[in-house]
Amino acid sequence: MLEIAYLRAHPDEVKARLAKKHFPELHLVDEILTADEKRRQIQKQLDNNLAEQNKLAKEIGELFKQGRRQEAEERKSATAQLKEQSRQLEQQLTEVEQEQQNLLVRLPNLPHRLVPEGRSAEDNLVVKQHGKLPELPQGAKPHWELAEQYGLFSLELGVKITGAGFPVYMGKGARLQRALVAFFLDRALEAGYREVVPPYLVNSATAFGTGQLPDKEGQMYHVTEDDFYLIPTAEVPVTNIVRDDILDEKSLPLKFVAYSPCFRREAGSYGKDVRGLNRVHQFEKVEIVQIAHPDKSYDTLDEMVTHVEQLLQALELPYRIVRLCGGDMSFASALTYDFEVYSAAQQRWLEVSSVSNFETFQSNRMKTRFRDENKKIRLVHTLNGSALALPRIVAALLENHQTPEGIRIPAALQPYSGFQIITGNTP
RNA sequence: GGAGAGAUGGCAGAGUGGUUGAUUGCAGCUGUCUUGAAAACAGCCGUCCGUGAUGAGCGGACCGGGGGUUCGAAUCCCUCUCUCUCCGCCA
Repeated sequence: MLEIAYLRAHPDEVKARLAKKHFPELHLVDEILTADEKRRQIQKQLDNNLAEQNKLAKEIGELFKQGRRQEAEERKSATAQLKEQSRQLEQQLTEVEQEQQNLLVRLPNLPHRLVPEGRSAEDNLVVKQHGKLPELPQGAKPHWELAEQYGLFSLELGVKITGAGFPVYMGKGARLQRALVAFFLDRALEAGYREVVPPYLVNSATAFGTGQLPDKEGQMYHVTEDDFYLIPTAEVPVTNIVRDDILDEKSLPLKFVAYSPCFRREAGSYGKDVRGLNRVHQFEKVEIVQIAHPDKSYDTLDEMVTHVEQLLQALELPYRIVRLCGGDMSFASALTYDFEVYSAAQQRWLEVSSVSNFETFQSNRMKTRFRDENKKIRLVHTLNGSALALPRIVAALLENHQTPEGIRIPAALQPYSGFQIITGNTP
């Protein structure tokens, strides 16, 4: 949520920057400011009324104390009209506040100046490419065929148990999941992150805090009986750890890492692009989250990008880093770097991580602030990134490291997996 | 699931209708003292909104959330949420 004070002071700039994001409803900005103007006017009147009422109430108390009942009773009747007026003003205020809030939460975050112009994924800027694209032998298979050959996971079984998009991992496929999670967590711990095991169901206030609600509830599974949502990412519960907090400046940055399963309804497309593990409803992810000082959050973003890079290097996967253009960025983000791993057998880039700075967009919703050296209260910046999301990493790992003898496990991962190769004849 | 108790400022803990945004203690900040620190003493010490210059000051709101009674509510009533204790069930 954008800060109303900023909107008030820089309406044209806000519109220009929203346009870069290809936000189609620029008229909302003026509507918000109109509502804001109205709100302040009503607030002023109401405050004056209440002040008058307070004054009268005090006087009446005094008069009663002095035993001047007659005069007290006279004042009582004088408040009736004021009260009725205040009641109406209060109602108006609530309405206009609600209206302003409803409009305000529809505005996406403003893009950072580094964000490239552009409408779609094709306009994203590749800022770095690392590693040689592998040349696979003839007959190289996509991961879903490899999975079948080596018995690593089954989507059919998932359909039986739950439905489409709920893979069942087994044998070395399951152990590989566990190895990756442990590996990612350990690397994050080494980088100074504090490990968190969050709830996987969240309430609506939490989902609002990080920007999932309203509007994007379609992405989440909703447990209606209790009004809880299954988390689409650990970002949601972990970032909300600091909701409603005023933090000590010295405690920044707060660094959290959490493993969690993630649940996404994703009513997206079907077909070739979503085969195998490319898009599923339930998957594993290790997420890093930082609560940063606003003056330093872009250094933090770079640090997180480097962290993710090191993971991909350790897994010996060719990757590129892409800076998302205005039209391709998420609602809440100010600047996002996507990590894509090249999947040789599918001959395409797979998004395996997304690292973003949300600046004050989430903290303004969550009311997460800190007291700076001048005792002034300011909103923090929040950041997060996948480090990493498993399914596509597994896909890339299987495809890029396949050999005639089996699937080679990268050296860095072997202490966690307990095996060096996946072959057809081991459980 | 059943029964009871409770929710007050960073923490502890008063306050049951009238200058109470709220006694007090601890923590924190500033000053005096000290070579420095501690101790002692004095002062300050919530958030949000409105209005000012993002200052001071002034006005308003907030004692878990929402609603009600009243000239006036932290204090009374209703309701929701949460916490604790006991019982039941249970990984």
